[in-house]
Amino acid sequence: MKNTLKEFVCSALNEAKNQGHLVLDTAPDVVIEEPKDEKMGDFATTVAMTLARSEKKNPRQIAEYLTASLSSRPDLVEEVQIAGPGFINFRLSRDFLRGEFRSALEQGEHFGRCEVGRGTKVLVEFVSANPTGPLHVGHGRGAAVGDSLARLMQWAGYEVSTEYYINDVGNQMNNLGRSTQLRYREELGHGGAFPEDLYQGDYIRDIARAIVEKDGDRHLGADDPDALGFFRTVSCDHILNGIKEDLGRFRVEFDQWFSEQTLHDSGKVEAAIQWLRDKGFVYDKDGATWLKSSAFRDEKDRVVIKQGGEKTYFCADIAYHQEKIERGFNLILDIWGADHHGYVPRMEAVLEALGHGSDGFQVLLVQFVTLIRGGEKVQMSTRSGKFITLADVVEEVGVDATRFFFLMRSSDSHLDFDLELAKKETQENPVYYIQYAHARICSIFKTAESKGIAFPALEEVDLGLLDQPEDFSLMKKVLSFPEVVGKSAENREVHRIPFYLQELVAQFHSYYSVHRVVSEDVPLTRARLLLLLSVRSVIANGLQIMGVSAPEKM
RNA sequence: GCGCCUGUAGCUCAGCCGGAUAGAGCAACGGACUUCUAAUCCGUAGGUCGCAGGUUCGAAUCCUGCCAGGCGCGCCA
Repeated sequence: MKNTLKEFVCSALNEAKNQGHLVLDTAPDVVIEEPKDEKMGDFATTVAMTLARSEKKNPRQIAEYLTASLSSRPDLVEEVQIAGPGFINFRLSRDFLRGEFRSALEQGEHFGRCEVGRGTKVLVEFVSANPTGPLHVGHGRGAAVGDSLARLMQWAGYEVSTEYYINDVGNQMNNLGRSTQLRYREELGHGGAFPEDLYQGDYIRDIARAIVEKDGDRHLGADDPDALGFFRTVSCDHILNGIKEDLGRFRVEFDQWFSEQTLHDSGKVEAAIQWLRDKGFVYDKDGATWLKSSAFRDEKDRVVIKQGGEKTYFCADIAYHQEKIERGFNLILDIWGADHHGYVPRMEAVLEALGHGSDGFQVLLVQFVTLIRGGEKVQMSTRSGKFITLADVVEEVGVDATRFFFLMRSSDSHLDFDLELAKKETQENPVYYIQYAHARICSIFKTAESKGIAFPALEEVDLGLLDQPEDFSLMKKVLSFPEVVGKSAENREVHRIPFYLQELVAQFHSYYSVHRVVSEDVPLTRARLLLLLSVRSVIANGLQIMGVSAPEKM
């Protein structure tokens, strides 16, 4: 709809140019927006003001040049007005609006999908928490954002894959194995000192207990060189299964789980470094091997192989991202906790060195979550093993509210998560406001059915009966959904979806209080049922993008 | 010390590739249920857009400098 209008404005600009009113040496970017107040019109363009400088003319004067041709299509634009400093306001023809609405209905379930991502194959990597303990709340936000962004981008036409990178290599894994081993020995009465730098959480004891139950004291041989490997593997698997379970319950599924270990096993880590060495991006110094990341705006070079030959985490990450490129993704999208932002420049350097520069790689940082209970921040410390897990929160407030709360703020805004608010089933809680609208519409449909008004097919409905201001407002709001999807996806801003839904639903609730849908007037009832059908399906689709359920009854 | 994010109504936040009287939700206050779900609706009140400069016809938005909070600055992951 906006595009139609945009083309219309462009043609008016051309006409003004042909008539010698405008110079237009560069094609202007025509912005179509919605006026603050609906009374001013359905849409507006700022193009006259944008052009003022280059044309060296008064914006209102420029607008004057355009209005004549903008008035030439009453079937499209019913009324054109110049307002304020040089806005051109449009009132669309009611029939045109209804026509757009009709074609939206024809798209049925697909309405809202768009093509802005067409041809882009994207890999969204998110969560990727180390398998050394259960997911905490911060991971939860990353999970919700990543999963919903993936869904959103699919809606916007991107070809999306999702992936969880498992850091199952390195010192932390040894520490994990050792932690379990010590707890295992404790269980069997061979307790000793438990070093502070090992994992303190109770979940380690659970794993140890499980091993005792299954294998008894078979792994007690302390000098057994295989023992640590055993404890490492079992712990990792156990924790990873827990993570998968937690995510599954949180409605987050990954297309692939990618193990760091496999990169080492297949020689891809070696190969990646060799490749970069051949290109001159890797060199040896002080007995270590370095990536020349400073050549790409990183503040200094980074070690990839330490003195002594051990590879850094970064080293494997290089190979991992080369792997991603080889799999043919033209957009590599990593979602990281904000605490990793210092890591961004070196990773950008890697991708650039690998020839997959700025357009092909993007990191989305997700800021921290602060839990609030009783108006107070909930203190957490990983050290003491005292922290609130994602599973705890989901258990306490439910998946819908948890996901909604994680998604309703911009990712680069710190999030205050009020546990008590999220649990409340009152108007203070924004989740229910949206879900309630969905349920309400379902209920209206049931009423219609019970009164013998069969759900109408599009062909047998006269949309011309939708002629009230509220009808048009609602139609316009519904019609803007595909654009919201496209913009949110392009900007990787999932939070626009709940904001949009909130606005849509507010209009619906308001409509509900003004217009009775199911009435004696059957043709009108049918038209309104179709209007609500579109609203309901947009709500359902929006919630589906968020991974929040759309209940039929509340 | 350097870098990134944030600072907008009592609270939580949108708006930030410059544009119309700065918006929403909640909280506060006043109204609306014999009606398709009142988990709703209608209305009122509430703001030096952190501070100070600059660019511009026009700045919450762009630039510079401060201030405050958060997070980073490893041959950790």
